Amino acid sequence: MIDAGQVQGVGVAVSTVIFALRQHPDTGAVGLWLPLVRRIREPWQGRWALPGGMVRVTEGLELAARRNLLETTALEPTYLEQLYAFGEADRSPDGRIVSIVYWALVRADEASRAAVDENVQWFPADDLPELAFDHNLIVDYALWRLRTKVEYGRIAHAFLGETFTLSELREVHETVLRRPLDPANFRRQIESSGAIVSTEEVVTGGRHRPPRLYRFNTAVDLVDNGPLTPVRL
Amino acid sequence: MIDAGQVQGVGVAVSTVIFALRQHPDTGAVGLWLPLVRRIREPWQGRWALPGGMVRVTEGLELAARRNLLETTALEPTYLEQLYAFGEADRSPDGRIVSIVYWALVRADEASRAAVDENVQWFPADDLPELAFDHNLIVDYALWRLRTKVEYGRIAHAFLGETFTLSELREVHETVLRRPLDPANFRRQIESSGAIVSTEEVVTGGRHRPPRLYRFNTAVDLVDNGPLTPVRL
DNA sequence: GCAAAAGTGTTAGCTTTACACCCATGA
DNA sequence: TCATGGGTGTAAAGCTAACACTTTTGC
Repeated sequence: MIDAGQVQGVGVAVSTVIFALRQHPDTGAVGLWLPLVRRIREPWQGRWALPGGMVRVTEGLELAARRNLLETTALEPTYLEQLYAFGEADRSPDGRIVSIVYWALVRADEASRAAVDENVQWFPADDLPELAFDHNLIVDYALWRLRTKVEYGRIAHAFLGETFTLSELREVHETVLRRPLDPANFRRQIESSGAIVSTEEVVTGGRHRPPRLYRFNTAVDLVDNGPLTPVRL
Repeated sequence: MIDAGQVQGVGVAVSTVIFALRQHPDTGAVGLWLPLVRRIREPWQGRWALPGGMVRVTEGLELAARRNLLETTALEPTYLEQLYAFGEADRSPDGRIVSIVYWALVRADEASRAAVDENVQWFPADDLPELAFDHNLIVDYALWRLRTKVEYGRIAHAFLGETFTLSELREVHETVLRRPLDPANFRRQIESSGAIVSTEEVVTGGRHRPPRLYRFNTAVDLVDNGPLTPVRL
C-alpha cells in the first residue's frame, strides 16, 4: 500500500494479513490477533493499515510480500498464501493501486519477536478500529478464508511448534473456529486423518496425567491443494 | 496479457479462462472447452493464449476483464470470478507484467455466439497445445478450481438455461467431474440441498417417460461464499 | 410389448456426535 | 484421596453408495 507517488498508470502493491494466536491481556482469552502499521502520510495519515508496500520491478509478488513484512514488522512467516487481488478503480483516493493481498500465519514465539513500537501494534482480529483504505473488508475476507479452509490440520501447523499435545492442537482449532470441540472425537478424527504422528515423549508437570507429544506428519500432502500450493517453510 | 510496451515499472493485465460445455465434433463426447486467441506479435507470436489485455487506469479489475472478453471474443459471461494473481518477475520475457486471472463459465448457446475466426478458436480443456507465457499452468489451476468448488449446485447454473431436467444437471456434474454419478442418489442429494425447485412442466418427445423441468432456487444463497461473492447475472 | 430413461425404495457400511467412563499424575 | 485433564468405549443418528425395482412415455 504505502502511497503511490505515481499519478499516471496502475501501481502494484502487496499487503499481508498476519494472524497469530495470542492471549488477551485483560480477559486472558486466546484469540486471533494481527499486527497493523500506522500510516505516516496521506492518504489516511494516522490510521492503522495492513503492512505492505509497492512491488519492485525485479521481484515476484510473494517475494515482495516477504520483503515488506521483514522491513515493517521483522516477521518471517512460515505460512504465506495469496488471498485476493483488490483493484477497484476508486479504492485509493490518491492514484490507482492494485493490491495483491497475502495472508500469513505465525507462531506465538515468532510473533512475540515482531518489532512493536508506536507505529506497529497488535490488534484482536475480531475487534479492529477503522482501518485505512478497504483494509477492514480485506481482514474480514482473510478471516473467512482462514475459518473455511478445510485442511485445518495443516493450518494449525503454522501456529504450533515442532511438537505439541492434542490439547494444544485442539485449542488452535477451537480458537480459529470459535467453538468448543469434543476432545474424544477430535482425537479420533485427527489421528485417523494421518495428519499427525505420535512421539514417545510426554509432558510432565501438570497436575494430571501427562499428555503425549505429537508431531506433524511430513509425508506426502494429504490434501489436494492444486497446482499452486501455499508455501510452508 | 498482450504485450507490455512499458519497459520500466510493473504492468497490470487481466486474462480470463472461459469454460463452456461442448460436444467434441469427432467423438461426440461432451467436455470442457475454452476459447483462445492467437498472439499477433512478440513475445510468443503465433502461439495461442488466454484472452486478456492491459488494465486501464480508470477501470476496476473485473470490469477490465469483461471489457477485454467483449472485445476479443464477444462473450459476456454470466459467471465471472477472480482466480489468482500471477506475478513472478520472469513470467514474461518482455517487461514485468502482473496478470490478474479470472475464470468464467458460459452456456452453450452463449458460447456458440462467440466470435470465431482464424485468431480465435475453441480447444478442449484437457488437450491444449503449448500456450504462450505460463498459460498452460493457469488453465490447469482453473480446471482444478472448477472441479474442487464444492458448491457445484451453483457452478452448474452457469452452464444451463433457466429450466433443465435432472439428467441435464447431472450431465453437467458428470462432465466437470469426469465420472458417472448414480442418478438415484444424485436426485436425492440435489433435491435435499434445496438448490433447485421443481416446476410443473415436463419435457415430452423423448421415447421414454417425460422428465420434469426444474429451476434454480433464487432464494438466499445456500453456500457461504464469504464477503467476496462471485458475480452471477 | 419393448426399450429407454424417469423416478422410488431399501440396505450395508461408514462417519458424526454425544456422552459415559476409566487412567495417571500432582498437590 | 481428590481434582484435573488424558485417553478409551459405545451407541444413536445421519449420510453415502450400490443396486433392485416400479413408472411412463414413443415406437
